[in-house]
Amino acid sequence: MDDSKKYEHLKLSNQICFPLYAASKEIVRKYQPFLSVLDLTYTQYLAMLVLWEHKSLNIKALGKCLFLDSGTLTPLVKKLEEKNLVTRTRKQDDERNVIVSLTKEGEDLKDKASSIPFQIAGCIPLSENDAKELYTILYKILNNLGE
Amino acid sequence: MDDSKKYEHLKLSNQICFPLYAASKEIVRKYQPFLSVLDLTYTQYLAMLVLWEHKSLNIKALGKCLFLDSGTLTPLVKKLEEKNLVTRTRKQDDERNVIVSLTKEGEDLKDKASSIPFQIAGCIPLSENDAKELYTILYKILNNLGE
DNA sequence: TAAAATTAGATTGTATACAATTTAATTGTA
DNA sequence: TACAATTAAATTGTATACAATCTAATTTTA
Repeated sequence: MDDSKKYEHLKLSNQICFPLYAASKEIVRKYQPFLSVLDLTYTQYLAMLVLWEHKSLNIKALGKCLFLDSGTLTPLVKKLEEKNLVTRTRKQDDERNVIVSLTKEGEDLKDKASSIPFQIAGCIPLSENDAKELYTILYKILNNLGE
Repeated sequence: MDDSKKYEHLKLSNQICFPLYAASKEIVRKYQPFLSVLDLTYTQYLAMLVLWEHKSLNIKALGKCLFLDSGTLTPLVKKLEEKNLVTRTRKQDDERNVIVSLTKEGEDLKDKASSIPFQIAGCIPLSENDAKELYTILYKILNNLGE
């Protein structure tokens, strides 16, 4: 194989993973001004999204929803606890489980957050069609990566 | 607006950014076993990709290629220097610039890396068509985010 | 040309991520 | 039922990311 062919695949412009990595990062960055109003980071916001849907679940289940492990979630949930948005309690019949539950304050934050998806949509240059296509492809990847 | 409508957009499954964030993370994780053979992290690998293409450039230009700033790149490039893959020198006629250049060892690593794109392709469940579509949409986003 | 503005990197501080290990609780099993 | 295996979190250590600030060099401009 001559050199130009051999190294063609190492060009940044031929990577599929790089624009995924970069776009993800740049979009997360777009959230910050809106999230700082709620005093949340992006990952904390994701955790709150899950809690607003499920009210209460253990670290393991939260991690499964978010593709994160306890190494990330333990300190993150402790921060949410410090902000009085959640409580952490051990499950009665299985003390290995830490149950994360919304406080009143955490539940109430949902209302203030409800405008964020609309605010963000206005900042991301993405047509309705492309968004749908992107969504479909990304979930295909996520669903099949586990195997 | 009734509650079910008001909060519909806060569901994790209705976020476009979340699968982007999660898929990016999961795919980067897939690289690690291959990259650890080269003693590189994913971000270090990206920096090396740029250097293999351009041989030599300053921190600013490297950051522009990778969507990263000096806060991330300064320590990263210092690590590459410790591994003797690059050198860091101030530009003669403008001492503000730090020029990052490949060493012989850094240049030689390109050969060992040349198989990585193929190895990764085998780990990511993504059809040729979807990959193309994904690539197009992501670069649309990246190119338009700056405005 | 001297001061102001700009620019490139470096630094500081905070918050992820995640592999690997540890701890404690629970479950399976010989 | 003891003991091994498993499980859920927590901990440790390393490496990003990035906002904000700082420093030094260069450019602009009054």
